[in-house]
Parts: sequence; structure tokens; C-alpha cells
Amino acid sequence: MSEQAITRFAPSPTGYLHIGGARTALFNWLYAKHTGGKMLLRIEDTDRARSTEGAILAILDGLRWLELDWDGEPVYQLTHAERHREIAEQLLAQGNAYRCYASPEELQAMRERARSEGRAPGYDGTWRHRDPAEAPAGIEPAIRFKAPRDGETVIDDRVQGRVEFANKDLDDLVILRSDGTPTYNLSVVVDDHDMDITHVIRGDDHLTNAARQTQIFKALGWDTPVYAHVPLIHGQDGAKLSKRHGALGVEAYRAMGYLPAALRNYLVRLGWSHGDAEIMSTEEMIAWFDLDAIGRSAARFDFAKLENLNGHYLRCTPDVEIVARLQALVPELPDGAALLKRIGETGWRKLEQAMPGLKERATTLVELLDNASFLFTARPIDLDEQARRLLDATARDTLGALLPRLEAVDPWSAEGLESTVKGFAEETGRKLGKVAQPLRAALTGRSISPGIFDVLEVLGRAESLARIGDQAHAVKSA
RNA sequence: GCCCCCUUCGUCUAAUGGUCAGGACGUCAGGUUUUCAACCUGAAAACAGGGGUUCGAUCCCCCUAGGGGGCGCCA
Repeated sequence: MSEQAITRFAPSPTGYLHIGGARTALFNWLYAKHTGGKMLLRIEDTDRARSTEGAILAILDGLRWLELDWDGEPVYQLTHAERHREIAEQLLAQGNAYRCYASPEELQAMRERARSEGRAPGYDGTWRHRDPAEAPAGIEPAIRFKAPRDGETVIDDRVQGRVEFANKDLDDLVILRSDGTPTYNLSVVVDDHDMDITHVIRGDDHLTNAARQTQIFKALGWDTPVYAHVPLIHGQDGAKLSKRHGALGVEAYRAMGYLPAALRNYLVRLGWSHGDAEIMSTEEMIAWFDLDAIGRSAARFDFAKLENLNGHYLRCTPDVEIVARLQALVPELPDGAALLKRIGETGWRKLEQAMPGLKERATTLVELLDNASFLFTARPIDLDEQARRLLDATARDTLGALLPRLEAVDPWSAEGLESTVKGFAEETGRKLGKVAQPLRAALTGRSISPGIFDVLEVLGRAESLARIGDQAHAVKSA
């Protein structure tokens, strides 16, 4: 077993907690637990213009929903700005940094020139040696780190392996803005050091930053943490994760009816594996998780697999817990308020009673709720005239005879309904399919293999169908 | 443009210098269930391309192609 690790999840509060961030948090959490260490939470809010209170809440909420707890209070990086500024001054005093008076226009021109000459568009080091006496008046300088120009910076990454960067490709980055505020790369180094972070697990979009941060660590005489840069998650088309492909906030996954346990299980298998293990408990994940087993190639997000896992977890979840989750979920749904009203006071009880049958058939909480809509349908049940017209005489008779019986089922448990419909089929000597087929075909305009749940679905939808019909002339069939 | 990373079934992935290249999701076909779902069984399905190294390469090296990331007084 490794030594106790102190990891950190360090999101910048400029948006929601997206799915890639959620996986990064999960990996940090798992590794901390695996080593018996801690995961700290640091909010990187040094970009004051883009950081918002709402984003902070969304991130904390998302982590809580995913049940990824952090140790101690969240650390707000902005509160350390003074310390960061002091370190910048120290680097300046040490000769590891210098004042730069270049204007934004000059920098822009510098980048364009470099690009046209086929060089990396970085800072050219103009003020590195230039006499500060030549500084233009009235300009507040930024402080740049004096990056080594020769040799190379190597990072031994637990995921990426040994990665070498030629120092000539790494320019002198700004560590303190002209307004006196620290920039990201300085803040991260100082905070990771001050917080005694032992392992930095983050997206591989930070790989180049790791090199720059390593240089700063060295200049300060501090040890670097262990790095583990995890490949990013791509969309289903292999391109960068877009909103259409799952780059949603975790709250969107909650709203779609996924369970946190299922999402965690899905996410942990994206880029990491433990032999053939697919479905694993949290305890197993913690026991098995290891940085070295993380793959180096990007993974595509696949909703189909997530759904499959969700269905599995749904079936394993106790009925009462599912009801509780639904109670929390419904208000967040688009038509939540109306639905809440429809469910009413007795609905939740019915729902719990019908749960054994419902959870077998649903893949998300939303789908489950949809399947259960027959439970909340007002009775007696109306049937749309259009549907009635489409039904042949036999089917109408069937429905007419069946509905009163269903009305009598109390409570409306799935089991009660099922046995009633089955009993009806037996008594009338008809095949169950014969009972449901015409109804289903007529009401949906499609011919699908009929089933008891099709019947139940029809009952649940009769109401809405009534609204759709042009000259809706709802007929009371009961 | 420059730097860095990646490439095994459609997708997530396993394993190995000699294997019938394994598992999972998805798909298809059966079975079970008087329907559906679940479940069970089976099938199709992959080492990006080209050079080396080697008795032998999916595995080691190089090149090409494709994909991704980075190149801010953003994080």
C-alpha cells in the first residue's frame, strides 16, 4: 500500500461541474481513500471576472450529489493572493523573475511575428535583460518568471510516463499581473506546496503547465508533487466533448434520472480498469484504484453503457430509496410542479407499492416515473374519440369490459393490475396479446408486440391522448 | 505554425515477444416469461498504414496518417 496521499480537486468556478471534472474529482477521491489519505477541495477563483458564486454552489452541489466528500473546508485560492504576491516578490528578489513593461499591443505584435516566423508564439524575453530605467513612464509592470532557457524540464508522470520539454519552448510567463494579482501557475505552485499536496491528479490539458510549474517549484527550492495527468473525455463522435455529447453539468445527469452510484461506476471505468471488473462497489473501487492503471488515450462518452449501468443500480436500490430520490427529483423536472400535483398525496404510496415491477423495467428514474404514469391518471378514465374510432368493435368491447375491473383495483399496484389483466384474458379465453394488440396499435398508430405494460401505458396515456385529438370528444368508457 | 500526448471489436477496455487477441456495453439470433422488461445461451465484430529489430511481432524502434491537448497580464 502506498503512503497516505494528499490530493486535491481544484476546479475554477466559471461554470458547472462538468463530467470531466467529476471524473477528475472521483479519481482524486479514490486515490486519497485508497492510500488512507485526504482529498482537499480548492476553488481556483483567481480570475475574479469569470468566477461566480453560482458556479461555486453548483460545483459543491455536484460533488455532494456524487457523494464525493472532501476533507476540511473548501479552500478559496483568492484568499491566498497576498501570500502569492509575496512569493512573486521573493522570486524577483532572488533574480528568478523580472518586471516586464510590454503593452498588450506589443505582446500581440510579438506573437504574430513569432508565428509568421514559425516559432512558438511566446514572450520573447524583451524585458529580461533590458534596463528598467528604460521603462516607459506611467506603466505598471507585470512580473515575469525567468524561465531557464537551456536544457529541458522533465516531468515523471504517473500516467503519461517521462515527458520532456525543451526549455527553449517554454517562455517567461507572467506570475504577477500589473494590477498586483497572482496568476494561475504561480498560485497553483504556492498552494500545492502550502497545502502539502503530494499528488496532483488532473486533466492532461495541464501537462504543459506541469512543466512550467516544475520550473517554479525548482526556483523556489521546493519539491514537486507527484503528477498524474489523465486523458480528457471526448464526445461520442471523438471530438471534444460538447454539450450535445455529454459535457453537461452533473446536475443534468441527476435531472436525467441517473443514480450517483451508477455515474461513479461508469466514470471510473472511463480510462481506468481493473482486469475484467465492470460493476464494482465503492469499497472495491477504493481497494483497486491505482494511478498506474490509468490509460493514456482519451475515452469517448457512451450514454448506452451509462444507461445499462443505471438500470443495474436501479434494480439493486431499495424501493424506499428510489421513492426518496424521485421526491427530490420531481421538482427539478421541466413539468415538475404539474407532475407533483398529479402524483398528489397518495401517489407516492402507490409508487412505492408498484416499485418492484417498475424498477425492473426502467433504466433511469425519469423513465421509471414515466412508466408509472398510469398510477396517477385521474379516474374514471377518458378515452379519446379518435382512438375510439380507430378501434375495431372487438377491441372496444375489450377495453369497455376491462376498464371497470382496473378501476376496482386498489391499491393500483403493478401487481394488482397485472393479475387483473391476466385474469381477464383467462376468463375471456383470449390471449393476452389479443387483448392488448388492437389497443396499442390504434392508440399509437404503430404495431408493436403488445404486453401488459403496453396496456398499462395506454391507460396512463389516455388522458394526454384526449388532449391531442382534433375534435376531442372524450368518451367515458367506464 | 511550434511543442506534447494518443491509436486493440461500433464504444469502454484486458492480455501477451509465440493466445482460437479476453471481458463489458451496444447489435443480431435463440431460450425463458401466455406480453414487456429483467435474466440465460449463442453469433458477428478489433491489434490504423508502412518500414525495421527478431527464429517469430498486436506487443520493441522509426516514419506516415488520423485524433487530442497546449502555446494569455484564463484557469
